[in-house]
Amino acid sequence: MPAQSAPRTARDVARLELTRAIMDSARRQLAEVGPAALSVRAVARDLGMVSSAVYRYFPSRDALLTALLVRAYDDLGEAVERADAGVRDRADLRARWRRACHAIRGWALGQPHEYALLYGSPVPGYAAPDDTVAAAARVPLVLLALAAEAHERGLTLTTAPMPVPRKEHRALRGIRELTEFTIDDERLVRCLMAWENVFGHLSLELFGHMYRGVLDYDAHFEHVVDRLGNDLGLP
Amino acid sequence: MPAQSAPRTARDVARLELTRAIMDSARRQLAEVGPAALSVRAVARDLGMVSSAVYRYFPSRDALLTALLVRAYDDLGEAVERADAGVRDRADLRARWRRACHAIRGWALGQPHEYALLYGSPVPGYAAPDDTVAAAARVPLVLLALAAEAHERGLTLTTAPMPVPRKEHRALRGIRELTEFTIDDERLVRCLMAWENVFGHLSLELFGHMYRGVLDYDAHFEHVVDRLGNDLGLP
DNA sequence: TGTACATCAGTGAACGCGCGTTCACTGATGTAC
DNA sequence: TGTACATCAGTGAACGCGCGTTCACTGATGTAC
Repeated sequence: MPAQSAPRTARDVARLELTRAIMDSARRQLAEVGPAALSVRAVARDLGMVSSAVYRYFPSRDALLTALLVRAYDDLGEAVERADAGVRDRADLRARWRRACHAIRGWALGQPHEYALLYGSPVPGYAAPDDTVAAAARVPLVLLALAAEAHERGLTLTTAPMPVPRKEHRALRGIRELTEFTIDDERLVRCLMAWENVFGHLSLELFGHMYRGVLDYDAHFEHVVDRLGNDLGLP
Repeated sequence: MPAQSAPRTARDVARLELTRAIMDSARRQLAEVGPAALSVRAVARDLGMVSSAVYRYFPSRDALLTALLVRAYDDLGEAVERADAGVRDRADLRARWRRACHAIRGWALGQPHEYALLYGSPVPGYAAPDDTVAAAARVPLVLLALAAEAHERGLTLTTAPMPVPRKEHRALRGIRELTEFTIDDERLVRCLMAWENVFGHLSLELFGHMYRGVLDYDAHFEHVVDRLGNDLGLP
């Protein structure tokens, strides 16, 4: 796992550069053959080095996969955070919501194989270590923050709330404990459903299930995001 | 591709049986190693036969994969259709909706690897032939039929409709052309979103993204289905 | 009902390929005095 | 500033493994007369 701080010597610089080159090549390979077939030897071939040399940088194939996973989560998380942060008027929750959602989709369309790595089938025989959870949480946190901010600003929902059963209330305690947000159950549930809807849309779209049914994915996604924004009571 | 009609001779019976045995073994293997690593040799080993013998039944590994895919789609489709059909009172659209949705999830939890095969990442280097589309359409058709029936019965939506932009209207023509349903845009969009939400929930749940956030998946799914039923205006 | 021929399931060996990982090695780069 | 030693990147061979697919073959099952 590459995690040095300040590259001092020429060796360190070279190491950092090659580590990046390996990950870039692995990413490219991922796009062609999928994560299950990601091969240390192919990466080495691609870089013109001998396969055993890669082991100076990553102790195993799985470690390389983990690094790719974390990097992809961080890439996506950063893209979404920046999209949100790019809206000047912080009170314009609707714009922030729209930008965030479109950033998710933009990233997914830009690197569909990395999207599949993160949100598609788990790689068999590979268990993601805890290193990944912080990076994975970034996107949901952005969406949640928007819903919580709507709550804190005292905005009213435009559609009638529906009672949240006790069981569901208890189920949501996980989110409450993992985050610091102040938010009512109604909004929390709607936010969760919006999250599910957005990623459901993306998975169905990218994995080919909307083919021939929905003829304009851009238009449909945009409309869906608008409806979800309404539902969340964002002005 | 096994598709004989009436097994007459002992040979035919044996062939049918072995074809099934091969697919069963392949299914089991799928659950362990994932679709990308599905291996003809391993299947043969499992059945105590020589690897080349499998080629008497399936012309290639991809053909075997396709057969598994179609069978899984049909399995799921049948489960959902039966759940819907099991509701005596056909006018009880809410019950039918609930049953159908829970049938989807029940099937997915029962064979998570087949769910991943259908709705997870596409298998790299494998293109699903057209054989699969009819089978794949069965679930969406059940959900659509419910929304269309609500429309035909003249049921009113309890939440205010939102204008459907022209672009989105045109995007939806694909669905209208593929199906025979009479349904308004508003309901169609809501139904699509419900479909996205249900499969988004399942993918996020089964692929581990709700871990530690939502503490009771059953309760959450149930609540989500109820809300979606409300949204669709099912009585 | 019996025989001759055709069909087909399953065998076993082979082709050519790729994989992850280990290990003793060489030579270049970095460090301490 | 120069030297001696330690660190580490990259090499090349090897281990042991599994894969999809082809092919000539054998023996059993099915069919037509």
